[in-house]
Amino acid sequence: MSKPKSPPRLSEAELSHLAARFKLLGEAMRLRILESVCHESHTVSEIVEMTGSTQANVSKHLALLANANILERHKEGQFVYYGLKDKLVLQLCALVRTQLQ
Amino acid sequence: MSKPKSPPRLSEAELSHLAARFKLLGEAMRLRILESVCHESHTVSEIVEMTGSTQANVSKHLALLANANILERHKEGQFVYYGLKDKLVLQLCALVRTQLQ
DNA sequence: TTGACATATCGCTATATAGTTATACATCTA
DNA sequence: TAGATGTATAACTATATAGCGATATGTCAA
Repeated sequence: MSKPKSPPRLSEAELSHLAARFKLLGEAMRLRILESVCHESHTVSEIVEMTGSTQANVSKHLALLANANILERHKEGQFVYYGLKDKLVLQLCALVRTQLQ
Repeated sequence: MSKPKSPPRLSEAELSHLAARFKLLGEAMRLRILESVCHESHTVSEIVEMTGSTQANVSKHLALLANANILERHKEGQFVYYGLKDKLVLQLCALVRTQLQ
């Protein structure tokens, strides 16, 4: 009759996926990277400059975020642009921020 | 005139807090614990049984979640009950789950 | 071609922490 | 009291990964 307010029970796999997702957001540098591309796509070197990290480090984080389909990646000549693909993360961040006052 | 749609810029401290929050949700066992208390408070031993982990491990995770004000803790005799304090985490999980299909 | 620049990857170190076992601490009951 | 039960903590191991320097790969321009 009434549909249950909360999902029945999370499977092992669902829990892992969920955790993996949150874990990706659980690094300040990755949040900084997300922030830097939240309005428009940028090249790796632009993101390096915006975040103040090293090229190798940024590149690694970008790969992680892109593999998780949070960022989209497209190449233009010798440049690679990364942009926000999963807009949901913005909502997540906003939600948590209000929580943190 | 128009208020900016997104916050100006996250400070170092805000980023760290945000990341710390997400990091707490980035462990399958902690999500499992949260799931076990999302409807009603339970004692540590109940949670141990529900999650299938060890008492020491559960106790440690409970402490982390309680320190972060995600769980509330109250003692009744020799029992300690943990319950969901920050209901927002349910919304977060729900949001991410829909995202994961 | 060569050199300059952009990006990705490799090998490494340092650090954080999940999980374990054993033990300490707290609270009840007999 | 003493013993049983519930919870927390300490010490430890194993593992994951952030960040680094060096290098490989890819793409342009001269």
